[in-house]
Amino acid sequence: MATWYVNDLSKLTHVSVRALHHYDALGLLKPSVRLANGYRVYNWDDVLKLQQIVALKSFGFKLSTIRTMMKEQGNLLEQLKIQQKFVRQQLASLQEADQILTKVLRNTRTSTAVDPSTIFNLLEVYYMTKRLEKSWVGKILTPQQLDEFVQLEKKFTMPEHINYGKRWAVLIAKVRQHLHEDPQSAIGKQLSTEWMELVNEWYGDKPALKNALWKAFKEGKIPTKDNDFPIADISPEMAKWIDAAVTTKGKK
Amino acid sequence: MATWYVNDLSKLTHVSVRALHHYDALGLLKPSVRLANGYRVYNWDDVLKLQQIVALKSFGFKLSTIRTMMKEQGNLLEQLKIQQKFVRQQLASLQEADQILTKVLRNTRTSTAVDPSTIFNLLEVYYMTKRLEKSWVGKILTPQQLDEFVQLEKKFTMPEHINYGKRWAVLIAKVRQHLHEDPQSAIGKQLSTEWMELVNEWYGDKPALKNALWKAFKEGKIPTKDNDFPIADISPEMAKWIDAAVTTKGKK
DNA sequence: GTCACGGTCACGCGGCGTAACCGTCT
DNA sequence: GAGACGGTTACGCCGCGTGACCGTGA
Repeated sequence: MATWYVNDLSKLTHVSVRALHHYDALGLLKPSVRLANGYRVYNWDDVLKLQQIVALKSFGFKLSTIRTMMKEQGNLLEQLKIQQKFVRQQLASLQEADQILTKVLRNTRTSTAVDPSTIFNLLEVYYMTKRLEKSWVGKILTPQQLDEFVQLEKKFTMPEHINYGKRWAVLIAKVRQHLHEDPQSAIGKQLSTEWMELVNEWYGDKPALKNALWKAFKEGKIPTKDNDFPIADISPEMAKWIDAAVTTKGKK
Repeated sequence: MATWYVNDLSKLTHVSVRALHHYDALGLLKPSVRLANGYRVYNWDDVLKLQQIVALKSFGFKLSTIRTMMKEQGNLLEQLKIQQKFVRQQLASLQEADQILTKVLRNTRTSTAVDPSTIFNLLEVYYMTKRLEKSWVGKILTPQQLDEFVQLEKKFTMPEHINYGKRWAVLIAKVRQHLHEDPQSAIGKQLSTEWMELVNEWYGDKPALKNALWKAFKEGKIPTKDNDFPIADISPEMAKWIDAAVTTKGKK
């Protein structure tokens, strides 16, 4: 009958002695025999169990999960499916990281300048773009428009962002109070003028971007209340009201 | 001048207050101002730094690394390259895990049996195969042969493995002592007979596998001293000696 | 006696989450 | 005086690595 002490088992399986102690303490793999002097003695059933543990570990299962998996041999397949989801999520984010790193390294290889701030800039631009791609912004804009969008975001400083957001909040509140009135009224004309000024302040030289966003607002494709984007607090009704006020005044 | 308290900054950037405290303690991101009452005040330079931190974090950099990267703006590109290597290694192992999970799930979906031991078995077989693919075994055998090899490994129990390994060690030691003698001598015949018996005990019904491994031995493509594989302690000289002893005796 | 191997604490790391407890008041 | 917000400890989690210190003798 073949048996192993910790050291032997460790060499046989490439699992450290410390890890074996750990698994014992966790109740994950208890040696089937304990000598009077405390020595752990593993038989080959234990070896088989250990190999299963190692395999499961390689899929990223936590030790506690592995333990329950091996005790209650229950819904194993479910567990595997769940784990696969996890694995694929990790895969996805790692792939994104890899892509961004690749882009940055490519761009900096061609240019001779190794300016640190340039590198940081690239990192951030790509990072922001990735994040936006996955939000509603990415679903509304084409890739080129998304690029323009990111560049706009980076063009203004933080305080300018804050300030701009506040002014929008104020104007939106005002408009909301007059939603029941005629868009063509005096107040309608005035508010829509203010509105257009605010819009053009950022998007004036990007008409394609402006139109795409505006269209999305009217179609309600932009989630109301996105804290990252105060402008998003515009309901489709509001957008249409403004549209009505602007359109008849002249050109859009 | 726009400034933020922790809570504001946390909402703005989606970085938890606790994390900001942590970064402060690490010296990674210290608020540029501290009020008399201890309040942390961040200005927008701090916000920019934080965004860089978040971006770098998403690439898997450790906080300590990020700190040195941002202080000494030194060999940034080097760091990025190193990090990309890391990322790609992780990617590779995750992809393997995903592949194995996929195979297991596919195989268990077709069969109606949801027997846990079957699942564990599949997991182990695929896991072993992956490991062997990357070792010298995988470089020597074709995929089909590798499959045969794994099946053989699993066909025998642990004690049988051990026993077999010991018998090989004994025989190899004996052969080594007679290497200077004529392969065609009596001792040569006897040892080569024992040798073939041992070989056929495992590989008797897998001639292709047997030949592939034997060829590799003679060409020295198998690293001497692989503790996982006692047989591997056979030098090319030894293999050729045995070959000479066997060949002239009759058929190979 | 020494060496090699066995054992049991117990701290360390990484990046925070999560109380607990206390002072401030943007 | 109460509530929202600020602060500072400090322990917990995960999977062990790495000693330190001590007993055994497969």
